[in-house]
Amino acid sequence: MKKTVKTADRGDQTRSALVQAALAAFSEKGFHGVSTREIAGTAQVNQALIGYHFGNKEGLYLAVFAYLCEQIQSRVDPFAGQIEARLHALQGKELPREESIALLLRLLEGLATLFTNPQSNPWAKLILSEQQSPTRAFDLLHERFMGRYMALMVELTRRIRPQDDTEQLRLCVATILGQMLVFRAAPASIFRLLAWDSVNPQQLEAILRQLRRNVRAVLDAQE
Amino acid sequence: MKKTVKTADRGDQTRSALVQAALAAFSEKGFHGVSTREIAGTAQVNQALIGYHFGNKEGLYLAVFAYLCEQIQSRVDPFAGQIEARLHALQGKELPREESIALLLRLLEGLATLFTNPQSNPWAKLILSEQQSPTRAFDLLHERFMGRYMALMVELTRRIRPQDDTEQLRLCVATILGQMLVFRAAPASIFRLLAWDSVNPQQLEAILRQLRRNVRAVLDAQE
DNA sequence: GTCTATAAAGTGATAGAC
DNA sequence: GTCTATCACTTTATAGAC
Repeated sequence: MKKTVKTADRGDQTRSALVQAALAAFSEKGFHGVSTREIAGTAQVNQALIGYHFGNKEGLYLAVFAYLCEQIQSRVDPFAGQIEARLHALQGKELPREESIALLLRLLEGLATLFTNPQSNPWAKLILSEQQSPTRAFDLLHERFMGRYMALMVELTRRIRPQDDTEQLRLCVATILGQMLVFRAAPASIFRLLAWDSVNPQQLEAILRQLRRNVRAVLDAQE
Repeated sequence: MKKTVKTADRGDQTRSALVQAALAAFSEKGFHGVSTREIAGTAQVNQALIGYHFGNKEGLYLAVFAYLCEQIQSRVDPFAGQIEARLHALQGKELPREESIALLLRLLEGLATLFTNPQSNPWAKLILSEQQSPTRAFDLLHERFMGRYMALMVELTRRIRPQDDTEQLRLCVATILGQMLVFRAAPASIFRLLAWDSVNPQQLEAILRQLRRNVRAVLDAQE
Protein backbone atom coordinates (compact mmCIF):
# COMPACT_ATOMS: atom_id res chain seq x y z
CA MET A 1 0.00 0.00 0.00
CA LYS A 2 2.58 2.54 1.03
CA LYS A 3 4.68 2.38 -2.09
CA THR A 4 1.85 3.77 -4.29
CA VAL A 5 0.73 6.58 -1.98
CA LYS A 6 2.83 9.29 -3.53
CA THR A 7 1.61 8.70 -7.07
CA ALA A 8 -1.85 7.37 -6.39
CA ASP A 9 -3.45 10.71 -7.22
CA ARG A 10 -1.25 11.63 -10.15
CA GLY A 11 -4.18 11.08 -12.48
CA ASP A 12 -6.28 13.40 -10.33
CA GLN A 13 -3.62 16.07 -10.54
CA THR A 14 -3.50 15.75 -14.30
CA ARG A 15 -7.26 15.97 -14.64
CA SER A 16 -7.38 18.97 -12.33
CA ALA A 17 -4.60 20.81 -14.16
CA LEU A 18 -6.32 20.22 -17.48
CA VAL A 19 -9.70 21.39 -16.19
CA GLN A 20 -8.20 24.57 -14.73
CA ALA A 21 -6.30 25.41 -17.89
CA ALA A 22 -9.32 24.60 -20.06
CA LEU A 23 -11.61 26.74 -17.92
CA ALA A 24 -9.42 29.79 -18.45
CA ALA A 25 -8.81 29.10 -22.12
CA PHE A 26 -12.39 28.25 -23.16
CA SER A 27 -13.77 31.27 -21.33
CA GLU A 28 -11.29 33.62 -22.96
CA LYS A 29 -11.38 32.37 -26.53
CA GLY A 30 -14.35 30.03 -26.80
CA PHE A 31 -14.43 26.33 -27.58
CA HIS A 32 -13.17 26.68 -31.14
CA GLY A 33 -10.72 29.45 -30.28
CA VAL A 34 -8.32 27.22 -28.35
CA SER A 35 -6.43 24.13 -29.41
CA THR A 36 -5.96 21.08 -27.23
CA ARG A 37 -2.20 21.62 -27.60
CA GLU A 38 -2.50 25.08 -26.08
CA ILE A 39 -4.52 23.81 -23.13
CA ALA A 40 -2.13 20.94 -22.49
CA GLY A 41 0.79 23.35 -22.71
CA THR A 42 -0.68 25.70 -20.09
CA ALA A 43 -1.47 22.74 -17.84
CA GLN A 44 2.06 21.41 -18.39
CA VAL A 45 0.59 18.09 -19.35
CA ASN A 46 0.97 15.95 -22.44
CA GLN A 47 -1.58 16.66 -25.14
CA ALA A 48 -2.48 13.01 -25.58
CA LEU A 49 -3.74 12.88 -21.99
CA ILE A 50 -6.83 14.89 -22.90
CA GLY A 51 -8.01 11.93 -24.94
CA TYR A 52 -7.08 9.47 -22.20
CA HIS A 53 -8.86 11.28 -19.35
CA PHE A 54 -11.80 12.98 -21.07
CA GLY A 55 -12.30 11.07 -24.31
CA ASN A 56 -11.96 14.16 -26.48
CA LYS A 57 -12.02 17.95 -26.48
CA GLU A 58 -15.77 18.06 -25.90
CA GLY A 59 -15.42 15.77 -22.89
CA LEU A 60 -12.95 18.23 -21.39
CA TYR A 61 -15.40 21.06 -22.07
CA LEU A 62 -18.13 19.23 -20.17
CA ALA A 63 -15.74 18.48 -17.31
CA VAL A 64 -15.08 22.21 -17.05
CA PHE A 65 -18.79 22.84 -16.55
CA ALA A 66 -19.11 20.11 -13.94
CA TYR A 67 -16.30 21.80 -12.01
CA LEU A 68 -17.92 25.19 -12.48
CA CYS A 69 -21.22 23.92 -11.08
CA GLU A 70 -19.47 22.65 -7.95
CA GLN A 71 -17.78 26.01 -7.41
CA ILE A 72 -20.98 28.01 -7.74
CA GLN A 73 -23.05 25.58 -5.67
CA SER A 74 -20.58 25.67 -2.82
CA ARG A 75 -21.03 29.44 -2.69
CA VAL A 76 -24.78 29.81 -3.23
CA ASP A 77 -26.30 26.63 -1.81
CA PRO A 78 -26.01 27.93 1.78
CA PHE A 79 -28.37 30.78 0.87
CA ALA A 80 -30.69 28.53 -1.08
CA GLY A 81 -30.72 25.76 1.52
CA GLN A 82 -31.64 28.22 4.24
CA ILE A 83 -34.60 29.46 2.22
CA GLU A 84 -35.74 25.97 1.26
CA ALA A 85 -35.61 24.90 4.90
CA ARG A 86 -37.66 27.92 5.95
CA LEU A 87 -40.28 27.35 3.25
CA HIS A 88 -40.52 23.67 4.07
CA ALA A 89 -40.82 24.21 7.82
CA LEU A 90 -43.96 26.28 7.30
CA GLN A 91 -46.08 23.25 6.33
CA GLY A 92 -48.65 25.40 4.55
CA LYS A 93 -48.64 28.31 6.96
CA GLU A 94 -48.07 31.75 5.49
CA LEU A 95 -44.62 33.28 5.38
CA PRO A 96 -44.70 36.91 6.61
CA ARG A 97 -44.35 39.31 3.69
CA GLU A 98 -41.39 41.15 5.18
CA GLU A 99 -39.53 37.89 5.79
CA SER A 100 -40.20 36.76 2.22
CA ILE A 101 -38.73 39.99 0.88
CA ALA A 102 -35.71 39.67 3.17
CA LEU A 103 -35.04 36.10 2.00
CA LEU A 104 -35.41 37.07 -1.66
CA LEU A 105 -33.06 40.01 -1.21
CA ARG A 106 -30.51 37.87 0.59
CA LEU A 107 -30.46 35.31 -2.23
CA LEU A 108 -30.23 38.08 -4.82
CA GLU A 109 -27.43 39.84 -2.97
CA GLY A 110 -25.54 36.59 -2.66
CA LEU A 111 -25.79 36.07 -6.40
CA ALA A 112 -24.91 39.69 -7.15
CA THR A 113 -21.88 39.62 -4.86
CA LEU A 114 -20.66 36.42 -6.50
CA PHE A 115 -21.27 37.60 -10.03
CA THR A 116 -19.72 41.04 -9.70
CA ASN A 117 -16.56 39.52 -8.23
CA PRO A 118 -13.76 39.39 -10.80
CA GLN A 119 -13.09 35.84 -9.64
CA SER A 120 -16.25 34.78 -11.45
CA ASN A 121 -15.14 36.39 -14.73
CA PRO A 122 -14.36 33.14 -16.52
CA TRP A 123 -17.46 31.42 -15.16
CA ALA A 124 -19.69 34.19 -16.41
CA LYS A 125 -18.30 34.05 -19.92
CA LEU A 126 -18.80 30.30 -20.15
CA ILE A 127 -22.34 30.47 -18.81
CA LEU A 128 -23.34 33.33 -21.11
CA SER A 129 -21.91 31.49 -24.06
CA GLU A 130 -24.12 28.52 -23.20
CA GLN A 131 -27.12 30.84 -22.81
CA GLN A 132 -26.70 31.95 -26.42
CA SER A 133 -26.01 28.53 -27.92
CA PRO A 134 -26.93 25.83 -25.42
CA THR A 135 -25.11 22.51 -25.63
CA ARG A 136 -25.25 19.58 -23.22
CA ALA A 137 -23.28 21.80 -20.83
CA PHE A 138 -26.31 24.03 -20.37
CA ASP A 139 -28.38 21.11 -19.11
CA LEU A 140 -25.77 20.63 -16.41
CA LEU A 141 -26.02 24.28 -15.35
CA HIS A 142 -29.80 24.25 -15.28
CA GLU A 143 -30.18 20.97 -13.43
CA ARG A 144 -27.47 21.60 -10.86
CA PHE A 145 -28.35 25.12 -9.73
CA MET A 146 -30.03 27.56 -12.10
CA GLY A 147 -33.42 25.87 -12.21
CA ARG A 148 -33.41 25.46 -8.46
CA TYR A 149 -32.53 29.09 -7.67
CA MET A 150 -35.09 30.44 -10.12
CA ALA A 151 -37.85 28.20 -8.75
CA LEU A 152 -37.00 29.41 -5.27
CA MET A 153 -37.27 33.04 -6.34
CA VAL A 154 -40.67 32.40 -7.92
CA GLU A 155 -41.96 30.77 -4.73
CA LEU A 156 -40.76 33.64 -2.57
CA THR A 157 -42.28 36.15 -4.98
CA ARG A 158 -45.57 34.23 -4.87
CA ARG A 159 -45.72 34.87 -1.11
CA ILE A 160 -45.02 38.57 -1.66
CA ARG A 161 -47.48 39.09 -4.52
CA PRO A 162 -50.25 36.51 -4.00
CA GLN A 163 -52.50 38.48 -6.35
CA ASP A 164 -50.28 37.70 -9.38
CA ASP A 165 -50.67 34.59 -11.52
CA THR A 166 -47.73 32.26 -12.16
CA GLU A 167 -46.73 33.84 -15.47
CA GLN A 168 -46.66 37.30 -13.91
CA LEU A 169 -44.52 35.96 -11.06
CA ARG A 170 -42.07 34.40 -13.49
CA LEU A 171 -41.82 37.59 -15.51
CA CYS A 172 -41.25 39.50 -12.31
CA VAL A 173 -38.41 37.16 -11.33
CA ALA A 174 -36.93 37.47 -14.82
CA THR A 175 -36.80 41.26 -14.62
CA ILE A 176 -35.37 41.13 -11.11
CA LEU A 177 -32.63 38.76 -12.24
CA GLY A 178 -31.98 40.99 -15.23
CA GLN A 179 -31.13 43.94 -13.01
CA MET A 180 -28.31 41.93 -11.48
CA LEU A 181 -27.24 40.05 -14.60
CA VAL A 182 -26.84 43.16 -16.73
CA PHE A 183 -23.50 43.84 -15.04
CA ARG A 184 -22.30 40.50 -16.43
CA ALA A 185 -24.29 40.36 -19.65
CA ALA A 186 -23.27 43.76 -20.99
CA PRO A 187 -20.16 44.65 -18.98
CA ALA A 188 -18.42 46.51 -21.79
CA SER A 189 -21.34 48.92 -22.20
CA ILE A 190 -22.24 49.20 -18.52
CA PHE A 191 -18.69 49.96 -17.43
CA ARG A 192 -18.44 52.68 -20.07
CA LEU A 193 -21.76 54.09 -18.90
CA LEU A 194 -20.62 54.14 -15.28
CA ALA A 195 -17.06 55.15 -16.14
CA TRP A 196 -15.82 52.24 -13.99
CA ASP A 197 -13.28 49.68 -15.07
CA SER A 198 -14.15 47.07 -12.46
CA VAL A 199 -16.32 46.75 -9.35
CA ASN A 200 -14.59 47.73 -6.12
CA PRO A 201 -16.28 47.22 -2.72
CA GLN A 202 -17.79 50.71 -2.61
CA GLN A 203 -19.19 50.26 -6.08
CA LEU A 204 -20.59 46.83 -5.22
CA GLU A 205 -22.36 48.47 -2.28
CA ALA A 206 -23.82 51.08 -4.65
CA ILE A 207 -25.09 48.31 -6.93
CA LEU A 208 -26.62 46.41 -4.01
CA ARG A 209 -28.28 49.60 -2.74
CA GLN A 210 -29.81 50.21 -6.16
CA LEU A 211 -30.95 46.58 -6.40
CA ARG A 212 -32.55 46.66 -2.96
CA ARG A 213 -34.40 49.87 -3.73
CA ASN A 214 -35.59 48.65 -7.13
CA VAL A 215 -36.66 45.20 -5.97
CA ARG A 216 -38.73 46.63 -3.14
CA ALA A 217 -40.32 49.10 -5.54
CA VAL A 218 -41.08 46.38 -8.08
CA LEU A 219 -42.55 44.05 -5.45
CA ASP A 220 -44.77 46.85 -4.10
CA ALA A 221 -45.94 48.01 -7.52
CA GLN A 222 -49.67 48.28 -8.16
CA GLU A 223 -51.05 47.43 -11.59
CA MET B 1 -20.85 53.75 -70.35
CA LYS B 2 -23.74 51.48 -71.20
CA LYS B 3 -21.73 48.39 -71.76
CA THR B 4 -20.55 48.25 -68.12
CA VAL B 5 -23.90 49.05 -66.48
CA LYS B 6 -24.97 45.47 -65.95
CA THR B 7 -21.83 44.43 -64.13
CA ALA B 8 -20.87 47.71 -62.49
CA ASP B 9 -22.17 46.59 -59.12
CA ARG B 10 -20.99 43.01 -59.25
CA GLY B 11 -18.43 43.78 -56.55
CA ASP B 12 -21.19 45.25 -54.38
CA GLN B 13 -23.23 42.10 -54.81
CA THR B 14 -20.27 39.96 -53.82
CA ARG B 15 -19.54 42.06 -50.74
CA SER B 16 -23.18 42.00 -49.72
CA ALA B 17 -23.51 38.24 -50.15
CA LEU B 18 -20.39 37.67 -48.09
CA VAL B 19 -21.53 39.99 -45.30
CA GLN B 20 -24.95 38.32 -45.12
CA ALA B 21 -23.47 34.84 -45.01
CA ALA B 22 -20.83 35.89 -42.49
CA LEU B 23 -23.42 37.54 -40.23
CA ALA B 24 -25.40 34.32 -39.97
CA ALA B 25 -22.34 32.10 -39.63
CA PHE B 26 -20.41 34.18 -37.06
CA SER B 27 -23.47 34.63 -34.88
CA GLU B 28 -24.26 30.93 -34.89
CA LYS B 29 -20.81 29.49 -34.37
CA GLY B 30 -18.54 32.35 -33.36
CA PHE B 31 -15.55 33.80 -35.18
CA HIS B 32 -13.37 30.72 -34.77
CA GLY B 33 -16.24 28.31 -35.29
CA VAL B 34 -16.66 29.02 -39.00
CA SER B 35 -14.19 28.78 -41.84
CA THR B 36 -13.87 31.27 -44.66
CA ARG B 37 -14.57 28.38 -47.04
CA GLU B 38 -17.91 27.76 -45.37
CA ILE B 39 -18.90 31.44 -45.54
CA ALA B 40 -17.89 31.71 -49.18
CA GLY B 41 -19.79 28.52 -49.94
CA THR B 42 -23.00 29.83 -48.36
CA ALA B 43 -22.58 33.13 -50.20
CA GLN B 44 -21.91 31.20 -53.43
CA VAL B 45 -18.78 33.23 -53.90
CA ASN B 46 -15.16 32.23 -54.38
CA GLN B 47 -13.21 31.93 -51.13
CA ALA B 48 -10.34 34.06 -52.41
CA LEU B 49 -12.69 37.04 -52.73
CA ILE B 50 -12.82 37.47 -48.96
CA GLY B 51 -9.19 38.47 -49.08
CA TYR B 52 -9.74 40.70 -52.08
CA HIS B 53 -12.72 42.63 -50.65
CA PHE B 54 -12.08 42.65 -46.91
CA GLY B 55 -8.36 42.00 -46.53
CA ASN B 56 -8.83 38.95 -44.33
CA LYS B 57 -11.30 37.10 -42.12
CA GLU B 58 -11.16 39.78 -39.43
CA GLY B 59 -11.94 42.49 -41.98
CA LEU B 60 -15.07 40.58 -42.93
CA TYR B 61 -15.99 40.32 -39.24
CA LEU B 62 -15.74 44.10 -38.88
CA ALA B 63 -17.77 44.64 -42.05
CA VAL B 64 -20.51 42.51 -40.50
CA PHE B 65 -20.66 44.86 -37.50
CA ALA B 66 -20.76 47.96 -39.68
CA TYR B 67 -23.76 46.46 -41.47
CA LEU B 68 -25.34 45.51 -38.14
CA CYS B 69 -25.01 49.08 -36.85
CA GLU B 70 -26.81 50.42 -39.92
CA GLN B 71 -29.67 47.96 -39.44
CA ILE B 72 -30.18 48.81 -35.78
CA GLN B 73 -29.81 52.54 -36.28
CA SER B 74 -32.42 52.58 -39.02
CA ARG B 75 -34.89 51.03 -36.57
CA VAL B 76 -34.11 52.90 -33.36
CA ASP B 77 -32.86 56.31 -34.50
CA PRO B 78 -36.41 57.54 -35.15
CA PHE B 79 -37.17 57.09 -31.45
CA ALA B 80 -33.88 58.59 -30.35
CA GLY B 81 -34.03 61.51 -32.77
CA GLN B 82 -37.51 62.42 -31.55
CA ILE B 83 -36.30 62.52 -27.97
CA GLU B 84 -33.17 64.48 -28.78
CA ALA B 85 -35.23 67.04 -30.69
CA ARG B 86 -37.63 67.41 -27.75
CA LEU B 87 -34.80 67.82 -25.23
CA HIS B 88 -33.02 70.31 -27.46
CA ALA B 89 -36.14 72.39 -28.12
CA LEU B 90 -36.52 73.06 -24.40
CA GLN B 91 -33.53 75.38 -24.24
CA GLY B 92 -33.13 74.91 -20.51
CA LYS B 93 -36.79 74.84 -19.61
CA GLU B 94 -37.98 71.85 -17.57
CA LEU B 95 -39.45 68.79 -19.26
CA PRO B 96 -42.69 67.73 -17.53
CA ARG B 97 -42.11 64.61 -15.45
CA GLU B 98 -44.90 62.63 -17.09
CA GLU B 99 -43.57 63.44 -20.56
CA SER B 100 -40.06 62.38 -19.56
CA ILE B 101 -41.39 59.05 -18.36
CA ALA B 102 -43.40 58.61 -21.55
CA LEU B 103 -40.36 59.30 -23.73
CA LEU B 104 -38.16 56.94 -21.71
CA LEU B 105 -40.78 54.20 -21.92
CA ARG B 106 -41.19 54.70 -25.65
CA LEU B 107 -37.45 54.31 -26.24
CA LEU B 108 -37.32 51.27 -23.99
CA GLU B 109 -40.30 49.66 -25.65
CA GLY B 110 -38.77 50.28 -29.06
CA LEU B 111 -35.60 48.54 -27.97
CA ALA B 112 -37.51 45.70 -26.29
CA THR B 113 -39.68 45.14 -29.34
CA LEU B 114 -36.63 45.04 -31.57
CA PHE B 115 -34.63 42.78 -29.30
CA THR B 116 -37.34 40.25 -28.57
CA ASN B 117 -38.03 39.86 -32.29
CA PRO B 118 -36.51 36.64 -33.63
CA GLN B 119 -35.21 38.70 -36.57
CA SER B 120 -32.63 40.20 -34.23
CA ASN B 121 -31.40 36.78 -33.06
CA PRO B 122 -28.09 36.90 -34.95
CA TRP B 123 -27.48 40.54 -34.02
CA ALA B 124 -27.94 39.83 -30.35
CA LYS B 125 -25.48 36.95 -30.34
CA LEU B 126 -22.82 39.03 -32.04
CA ILE B 127 -23.31 42.00 -29.72
CA LEU B 128 -23.28 39.85 -26.58
CA SER B 129 -20.14 38.14 -27.73
CA GLU B 130 -18.46 41.56 -28.07
CA GLN B 131 -19.74 42.53 -24.63
CA GLN B 132 -17.87 39.60 -23.12
CA SER B 133 -14.66 40.00 -25.10
CA PRO B 134 -14.62 43.39 -26.78
CA THR B 135 -12.63 43.76 -29.99
CA ARG B 136 -12.51 46.73 -32.34
CA ALA B 137 -16.04 45.77 -33.34
CA PHE B 138 -17.31 46.86 -29.93
CA ASP B 139 -16.02 50.38 -30.46
CA LEU B 140 -18.15 50.51 -33.59
CA LEU B 141 -21.24 49.46 -31.66
CA HIS B 142 -20.65 51.93 -28.85
CA GLU B 143 -19.87 54.90 -31.06
CA ARG B 144 -22.62 54.34 -33.58
CA PHE B 145 -25.60 53.82 -31.26
CA MET B 146 -25.13 52.27 -27.83
CA GLY B 147 -23.40 55.22 -26.21
CA ARG B 148 -25.94 57.59 -27.68
CA TYR B 149 -29.00 55.66 -26.51
CA MET B 150 -27.61 55.20 -23.01
CA ALA B 151 -26.73 58.88 -22.67
CA LEU B 152 -30.26 59.74 -23.75
CA MET B 153 -31.74 57.46 -21.12
CA VAL B 154 -29.58 59.03 -18.43
CA GLU B 155 -30.70 62.55 -19.43
CA LEU B 156 -34.37 61.57 -19.37
CA THR B 157 -33.92 59.88 -16.01
CA ARG B 158 -32.22 63.00 -14.67
CA ARG B 159 -35.42 64.95 -15.42
CA ILE B 160 -37.50 62.31 -13.64
CA ARG B 161 -35.29 61.98 -10.54
CA PRO B 162 -33.54 65.35 -10.13
CA GLN B 163 -32.66 64.42 -6.55
CA ASP B 164 -30.26 61.65 -7.69
CA ASP B 165 -26.60 62.23 -8.50
CA THR B 166 -25.13 61.16 -11.83
CA GLU B 167 -23.84 57.82 -10.59
CA GLN B 168 -27.23 56.91 -9.17
CA LEU B 169 -28.86 57.88 -12.46
CA ARG B 170 -26.47 55.71 -14.40
CA LEU B 171 -27.04 52.76 -12.10
CA CYS B 172 -30.76 53.29 -12.47
CA VAL B 173 -30.46 53.22 -16.26
CA ALA B 174 -28.31 50.10 -16.06
CA THR B 175 -30.91 48.21 -14.03
CA ILE B 176 -33.71 49.39 -16.33
CA LEU B 177 -31.79 48.18 -19.37
CA GLY B 178 -31.09 44.90 -17.59
CA GLN B 179 -34.79 44.15 -17.26
CA MET B 180 -35.13 44.25 -21.03
CA LEU B 181 -31.78 42.70 -21.91
CA VAL B 182 -32.23 39.64 -19.72
CA PHE B 183 -34.50 38.13 -22.35
CA ARG B 184 -31.53 38.25 -24.74
CA ALA B 185 -28.68 37.72 -22.29
CA ALA B 186 -30.03 34.58 -20.66
CA PRO B 187 -32.63 33.30 -23.12
CA ALA B 188 -32.01 29.62 -22.41
CA SER B 189 -32.76 30.05 -18.70
CA ILE B 190 -35.54 32.59 -19.08
CA PHE B 191 -37.42 30.57 -21.63
CA ARG B 192 -37.24 27.51 -19.39
CA LEU B 193 -38.46 29.61 -16.47
CA LEU B 194 -41.38 30.95 -18.48
CA ALA B 195 -41.99 27.65 -20.28
CA TRP B 196 -41.95 29.57 -23.57
CA ASP B 197 -39.94 28.62 -26.62
CA SER B 198 -40.07 31.99 -28.33
CA VAL B 199 -41.83 35.33 -27.90
CA ASN B 200 -45.18 35.60 -29.69
CA PRO B 201 -47.10 38.90 -29.85
CA GLN B 202 -49.18 38.16 -26.72
CA GLN B 203 -46.04 37.29 -24.80
CA LEU B 204 -44.27 40.41 -26.01
CA GLU B 205 -47.21 42.42 -24.69
CA ALA B 206 -46.86 40.67 -21.32
CA ILE B 207 -43.17 41.58 -21.23
CA LEU B 208 -43.89 45.21 -22.13
CA ARG B 209 -46.59 45.39 -19.46
CA GLN B 210 -44.16 44.09 -16.85
CA LEU B 211 -41.46 46.52 -18.02
CA ARG B 212 -43.82 49.50 -17.89
CA ARG B 213 -44.99 48.61 -14.39
CA ASN B 214 -41.46 48.03 -13.12
CA VAL B 215 -39.95 51.13 -14.68
CA ARG B 216 -42.63 53.37 -13.22
CA ALA B 217 -42.13 51.75 -9.82
CA VAL B 218 -38.37 52.15 -10.00
CA LEU B 219 -38.60 55.78 -11.08
CA ASP B 220 -41.03 56.57 -8.26
CA ALA B 221 -39.00 54.75 -5.59
CA GLN B 222 -38.06 56.60 -2.43
CA GLU B 223 -34.72 55.93 -0.80
C1' DG C 1 -13.29 41.45 -60.11
C1' DT C 2 -13.03 36.63 -60.28
C1' DC C 3 -10.99 32.25 -60.67
C1' DT C 4 -7.82 27.86 -59.71
C1' DA C 5 -4.31 25.92 -57.27
C1' DT C 6 -1.43 25.58 -53.58
C1' DA C 7 1.66 26.90 -49.90
C1' DA C 8 2.43 26.82 -44.94
C1' DA C 9 0.80 26.06 -40.72
C1' DG C 10 -2.34 24.20 -37.53
C1' DT C 11 -6.05 20.89 -36.01
C1' DG C 12 -7.97 16.68 -33.04
C1' DA C 13 -7.24 12.06 -32.38
C1' DT C 14 -4.59 7.82 -31.65
C1' DA C 15 -1.20 3.76 -32.01
C1' DG C 16 2.25 1.87 -29.55
C1' DA C 17 6.44 2.12 -26.43
C1' DC C 18 7.35 2.64 -21.57
C1' DG D 1 -0.95 6.91 -16.39
C1' DT D 2 2.20 9.04 -19.40
C1' DC D 3 4.95 9.70 -23.38
C1' DT D 4 6.53 10.36 -28.52
C1' DA D 5 5.42 10.34 -33.09
C1' DT D 6 2.42 10.65 -36.61
C1' DC D 7 -1.85 10.32 -39.43
C1' DA D 8 -5.50 12.46 -41.79
C1' DC D 9 -7.54 16.49 -42.33
C1' DT D 10 -8.64 21.56 -42.18
C1' DT D 11 -7.27 26.14 -41.78
C1' DT D 12 -6.13 31.10 -43.76
C1' DA D 13 -3.91 33.51 -47.06
C1' DT D 14 -2.06 34.33 -51.61
C1' DA D 15 0.32 33.92 -56.34
C1' DG D 16 -0.80 34.08 -60.84
C1' DA D 17 -4.01 33.08 -64.93
C1' DC D 18 -8.07 35.09 -66.98
